[in-house]
Amino acid sequence: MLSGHMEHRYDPSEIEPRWQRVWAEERTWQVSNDAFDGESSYVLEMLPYPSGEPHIGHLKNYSVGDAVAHFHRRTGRRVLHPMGYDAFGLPAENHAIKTGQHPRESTQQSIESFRRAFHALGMSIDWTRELGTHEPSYYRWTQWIFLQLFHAGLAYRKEAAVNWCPNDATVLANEQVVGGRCERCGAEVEVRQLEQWFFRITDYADRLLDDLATIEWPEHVKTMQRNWIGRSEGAEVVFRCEEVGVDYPVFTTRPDTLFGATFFVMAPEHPDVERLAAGTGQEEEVHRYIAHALTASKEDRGAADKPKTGVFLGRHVVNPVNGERLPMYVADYVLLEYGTGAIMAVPAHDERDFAFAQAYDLPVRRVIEGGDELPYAGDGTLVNSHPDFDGMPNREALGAIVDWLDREGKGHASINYRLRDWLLSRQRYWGCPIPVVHCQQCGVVAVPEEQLPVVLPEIDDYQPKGRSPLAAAEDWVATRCPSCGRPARRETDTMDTFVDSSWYFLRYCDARNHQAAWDPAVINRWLPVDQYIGGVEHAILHLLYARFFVKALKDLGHLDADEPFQKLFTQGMITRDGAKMSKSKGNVISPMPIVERYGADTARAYVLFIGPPDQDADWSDTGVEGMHRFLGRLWRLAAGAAQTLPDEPVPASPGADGLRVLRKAHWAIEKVTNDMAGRFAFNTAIAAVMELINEVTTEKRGDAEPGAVRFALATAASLLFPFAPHVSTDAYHLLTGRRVWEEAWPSADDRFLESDTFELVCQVNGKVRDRVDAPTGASDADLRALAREQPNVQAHIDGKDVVKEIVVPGKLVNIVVRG
RNA sequence: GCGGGCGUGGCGGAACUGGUAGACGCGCGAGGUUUAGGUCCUCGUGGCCACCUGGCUGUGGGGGUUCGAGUCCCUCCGCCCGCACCA
Repeated sequence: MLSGHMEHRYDPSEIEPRWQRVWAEERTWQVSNDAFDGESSYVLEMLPYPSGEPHIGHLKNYSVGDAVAHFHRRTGRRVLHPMGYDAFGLPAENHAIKTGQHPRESTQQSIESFRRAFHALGMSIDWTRELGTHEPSYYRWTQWIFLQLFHAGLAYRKEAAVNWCPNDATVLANEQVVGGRCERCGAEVEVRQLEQWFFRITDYADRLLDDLATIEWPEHVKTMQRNWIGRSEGAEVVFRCEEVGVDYPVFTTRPDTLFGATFFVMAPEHPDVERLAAGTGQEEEVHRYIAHALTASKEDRGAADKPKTGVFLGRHVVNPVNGERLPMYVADYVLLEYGTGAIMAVPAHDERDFAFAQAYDLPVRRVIEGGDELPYAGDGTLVNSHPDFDGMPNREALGAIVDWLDREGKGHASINYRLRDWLLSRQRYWGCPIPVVHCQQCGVVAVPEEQLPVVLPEIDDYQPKGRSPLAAAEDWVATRCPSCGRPARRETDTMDTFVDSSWYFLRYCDARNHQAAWDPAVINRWLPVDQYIGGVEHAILHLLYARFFVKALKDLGHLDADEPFQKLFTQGMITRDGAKMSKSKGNVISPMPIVERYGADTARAYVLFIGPPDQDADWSDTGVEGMHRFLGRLWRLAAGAAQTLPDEPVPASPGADGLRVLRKAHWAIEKVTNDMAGRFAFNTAIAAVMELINEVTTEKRGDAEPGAVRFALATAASLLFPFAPHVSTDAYHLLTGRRVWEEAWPSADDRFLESDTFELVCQVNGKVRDRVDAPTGASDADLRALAREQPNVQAHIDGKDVVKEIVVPGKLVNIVVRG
């Protein structure tokens, strides 16, 4: 017997640090930026936001990434696999407000616990590229990128109605407002008119949309981005208010329904509304309505099923297609942000306009046939429109009407986007300073590049006051204009942290470059990221912003890539009893105690084994123990075999029954390789290694060849290495004296995958009645005859007419009988 | 409302182009090792019936295509996620 119970004990607390030391001392995972003949690969997990301790989602994210990195290395690629920290942001600042501890301190503590975790988990990271986005050596280049965009007109300042969180006392990007509330603190968001900094991401709307076709991302993520960009094709049509002599263009996707317009509606925020009502006798009522509409929260106003309200403005516009006078209304179902902030209302063919018309007793005119009742939004033939268009299918009429508008100068084809420019300024302390100066003479002046970084000053009071806490650092704020030299004041807003994380993957490529953000030759060697891995929660924000940055930087000549992330993998959440883990529920599982108790390998392999990594999975304490048992079994078998089995050559041919374990080993190689290369099926890959180990256990009781058993165990260790690197390394080393990470990924020998016989499934009328070993090369006729011979098959066809026989070579025979 | 995804044992989940449903693991049951517990090892484990070879049934419900359906088609039900008055 070669198993030992007591003599070989699996001790991860000894094995794991021992190999981690080797990897650290030999800088095993460090990778050079030099030109390289072979294939390179950039494997990247979303960098952690260092707030508190790592949680179970981090364990899963980085276990997936490390498995991919290892697999890429062992299949012959040079792999860039770096790590860093997204360290600026509100949680650290809020913590500072509460405790008085400097955000840098609490952030640093958290970074250290993340770094300790990555080391304890044995992640194969190139530590020479480590970065924190809060370090001046990093944000110097964040500021540099800002200036590149500023000089190119892609970063600009404007006064706008912006989202304001009263609790965090800062503005928010549209993307950070969820259901009318601040995504961080949950406070109801207000609308304020403020002068803010924006990135002109809308210039890139079409490319951000079109290039989705070139990247290999999950379809649902692409769909979310498409919806977010929200491209609509239609027309801009000019309605003139002759009473005041002003043209009001509207955007519509349905110019085919222009003849059905019966009124006109403007958003309450529209700057002209009060002016229009002035002198009409409606001004009082309009004023009250607007005041009410503007104080209502976004959420209250946003509900689609809310009853429609509005007020007559006392004015009219002329419908350009037929000269009709349409009454103008102000109503809060029209949004200022979308289109022109005004709409033509076609109640017969739009649900919202219909509801409004019903509420205010406005006329409804059908101009498209179809549907049982109004409103009807479908296709049909034009009626009640104009002799030139009546009788036309509406799709056709749509083009014809736009052409007509264009010729008459009353409108033109137009495209509208839901996407807004990215509001990047924040009135908070713990962020990257915006590198500009405000000068009375020269206006907004960029800080010269050689003066970067503009270092975040030290302050005592982090309390938000509606202006940036930086304004309190008077010595810092007071400066000289780089252009005219006169006294000037620094910009006191800081950047949204999403700016920091929109380019960190670029800095990794050349992280220690002090002369530039990166060397273009180096960055082009690595980009785009081959495999990006992270949570779906970043499907819109981070991923869209990063794509915008890369496209803009390409246009400015700083790099060649069109897209940052060629492949994206979004991992599912780990739940506890089906519920999301959260501190408030007290059901949080922390990865580090698991690592301390069972070892890093158990923790890593378990989160990959629990289910398909892109799906949510439920945590099970006993499941972890199962993984620990399996790794222990593997290690003990390897240690036992290394000690007691002679190191004989591996049998070179499949042989007979005694070599089933050898065939199983090659089967496992094939299975694991396919699971890794084709998709991220780590759960079934690990299951295949378990099957192989089970086969070794079974085989051991027979008279297996020692060489075959050793080979099977070494193969199991080799295949398991990406998921449980320490125990695999140790087992492989015990068996072979070699280092598994230096070994090429195994490849299956076809001769061992084939077999002389297979199990023939014998069906009668589609039901399995027997199974029998059949020779692999047997003819269809032979298989049919063999199936018919089986006693239980006979019992079911006896006395009946055989209608048909279906043979699936190598698989089954189905005999169809009647009677 | 629009868009995306999902539904398989007590549980997590397997099943490539239609071809042995339930791999692998957890849990559970029986046995062995052990002074005992734990560890470790062996066997069993969808349900119902027969319990010896076997039979029936079973992948959310109903219907269809097929020699054969978890897989394809229609229909209904349920759950999850994203967006939501976007003109």
